Amino acid sequence: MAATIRDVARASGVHVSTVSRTFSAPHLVNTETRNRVLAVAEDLGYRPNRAARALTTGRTHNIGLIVADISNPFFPPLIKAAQAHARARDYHVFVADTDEDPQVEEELIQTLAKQVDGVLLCSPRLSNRVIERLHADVPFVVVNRRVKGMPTILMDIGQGARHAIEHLAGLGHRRIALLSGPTGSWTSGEMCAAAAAAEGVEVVILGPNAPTERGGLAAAAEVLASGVTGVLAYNDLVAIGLIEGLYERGVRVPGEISVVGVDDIVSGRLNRPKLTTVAMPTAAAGRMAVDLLLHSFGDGATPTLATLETSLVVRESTGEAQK
Amino acid sequence: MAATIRDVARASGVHVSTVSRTFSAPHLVNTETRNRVLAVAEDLGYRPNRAARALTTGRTHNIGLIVADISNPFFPPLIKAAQAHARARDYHVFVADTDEDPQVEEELIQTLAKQVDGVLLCSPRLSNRVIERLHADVPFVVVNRRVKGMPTILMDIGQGARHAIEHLAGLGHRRIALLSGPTGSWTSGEMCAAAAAAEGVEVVILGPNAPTERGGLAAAAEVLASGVTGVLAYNDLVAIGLIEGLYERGVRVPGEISVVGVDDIVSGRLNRPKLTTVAMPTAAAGRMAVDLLLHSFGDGATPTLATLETSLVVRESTGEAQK
DNA sequence: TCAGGGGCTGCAACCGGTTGCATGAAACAT
DNA sequence: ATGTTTCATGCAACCGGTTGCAGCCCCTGA
Repeated sequence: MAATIRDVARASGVHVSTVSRTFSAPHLVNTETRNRVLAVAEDLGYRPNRAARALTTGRTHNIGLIVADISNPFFPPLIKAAQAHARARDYHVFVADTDEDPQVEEELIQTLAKQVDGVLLCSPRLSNRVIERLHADVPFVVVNRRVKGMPTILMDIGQGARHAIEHLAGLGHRRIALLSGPTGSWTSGEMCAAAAAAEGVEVVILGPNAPTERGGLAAAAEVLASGVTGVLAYNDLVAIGLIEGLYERGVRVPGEISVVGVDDIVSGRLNRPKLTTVAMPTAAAGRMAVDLLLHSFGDGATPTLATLETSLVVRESTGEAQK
Repeated sequence: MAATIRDVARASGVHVSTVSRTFSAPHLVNTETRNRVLAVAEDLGYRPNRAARALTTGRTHNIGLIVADISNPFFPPLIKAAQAHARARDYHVFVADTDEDPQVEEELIQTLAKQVDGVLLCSPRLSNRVIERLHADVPFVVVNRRVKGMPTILMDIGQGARHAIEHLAGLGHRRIALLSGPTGSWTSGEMCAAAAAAEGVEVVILGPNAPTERGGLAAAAEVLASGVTGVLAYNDLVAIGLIEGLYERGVRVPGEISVVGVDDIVSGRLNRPKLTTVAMPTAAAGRMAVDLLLHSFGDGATPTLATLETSLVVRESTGEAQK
């Protein structure tokens, strides 16, 4: 059907190896010959078959990107940044969604393993043990999880959580709830650790909660029952859902309860009240993840750990604690 | 590095072809032999290389899914539905984002062409001419665009737009604005056509607008200047941005201006006022797109056209026209 | 006893490229 | 004129699988 390298060779009167070199090592072929081959190739609509090339070179020039849930607005900026960055380096990024299911995640990695040069694992739900085992099949860069001996990008959510709690404490809140996330989430663990270490305020941990608006909505009753005046939610979606749940129960935010989210997604800026949140450097993380992965192809270099800073963005969903 | 079919053959004392058949045509190999081979394969951690297999069979069992903008919440439900549906049929879906750039879109299709069995083109920005040309390289299913001779899935946005306009007219609005979308968008074209055909109300078309909150925000001034009392926005993001823009200018929704969106994204249900919108059957479209594509592999059957119904969901962003 | 047939396996070519090595011609130095 | 490089190209093996064909063994029926 489509033209192959042999068709081009035949039509331009040279050997296939010359055609091959015309595309993968142009400096090795005579300018005149090269132009002729290129013209014929253009004419026949020939494009090198990347899959076939990968078979011999062992390089697909593809990168896999695995996320827990594409519909969480946290991920798209990371995905887009990674794609743009990779494209500029002649790599392509394929995205797959695990639906928060570790089983699916593992299967996806297996499938991807032979079709990409490396995988970006974003907020994985798998256990470290399984991740280490799968690492034999394909290089990883792990985002938002700490796995021994693997290139890793962390967003410093511990620091972010501390800032958020201090912010609430500064507004006079003495009893705060932390809405934790999914069980397998490293981020959630870090937040809980930060909460446990907080001084001067009492933090109750509620959860685990689904990392979605629905999860936040469902947590509203529990939050009210716990008698807190401030809440730090696992992420912005949970925060937005919670605010809606409180609103339905006639509780005003930030009047009666203050809410802080995490991620700084776009719709947090457009909801009312505008969400106070811990901004995550998602785009930077996406770019850096690609860099780390490509770099790891170069040599058997030491795995790297990059920690990116987070920052608190104060908007309208937090205010003075009620007396 | 990883075990190949030859390693397994050597270790189990059979020819590679027997190993191959053990995996791709088990009924052709003796039960005893098969079990031995399977045991050895398990032992060596062998997994068939899908890329290599694709080289001879011409089937990768992969599907490409191309969208204009992953961060538009319209797409994730479609993507997730397509992925789940495909997985159940032993296919995998790889997603790529074009950043609303036709150039990137074309390049992406070219790259994908040899690595997947077919491509789901969702809301493409390319011209029909280019799409038809690319069709020679790889089978398509097109979603939300009409391309002659290609399997197509349409969501009946024309009908949806008519319902939305009738809804506004029924509330007493006599002058309505349509915020159109990107130039290449078929959906936008259909909406404009429906608007032009509307009777009993006057519809002014404003745009093109970026299909984002930012686009809606930017359109607020123009909407006010146009003197309308009702607006149909290209999608929910635009509607939400517009409402925010109007709010900043002290204009109440739906008090002074009514707004209808399109898509029925989750955050439209959580913003206040809750958005009146035209719901799109995205998940169904994703599943059906996969079905159509897989079906088209079976034979050179006639291309199909499926039109899915839309429905108006009335919430709080629309109300009686002001006298 | 022998022909015929089914079940299982091996052989080897092939998919579409890449690449180390050999070859030949031209260019250069001596 | 001869020896040495350099440049361009061809040859053939290889990547990891699949598959049509042929051969072998064993069973069956006449």
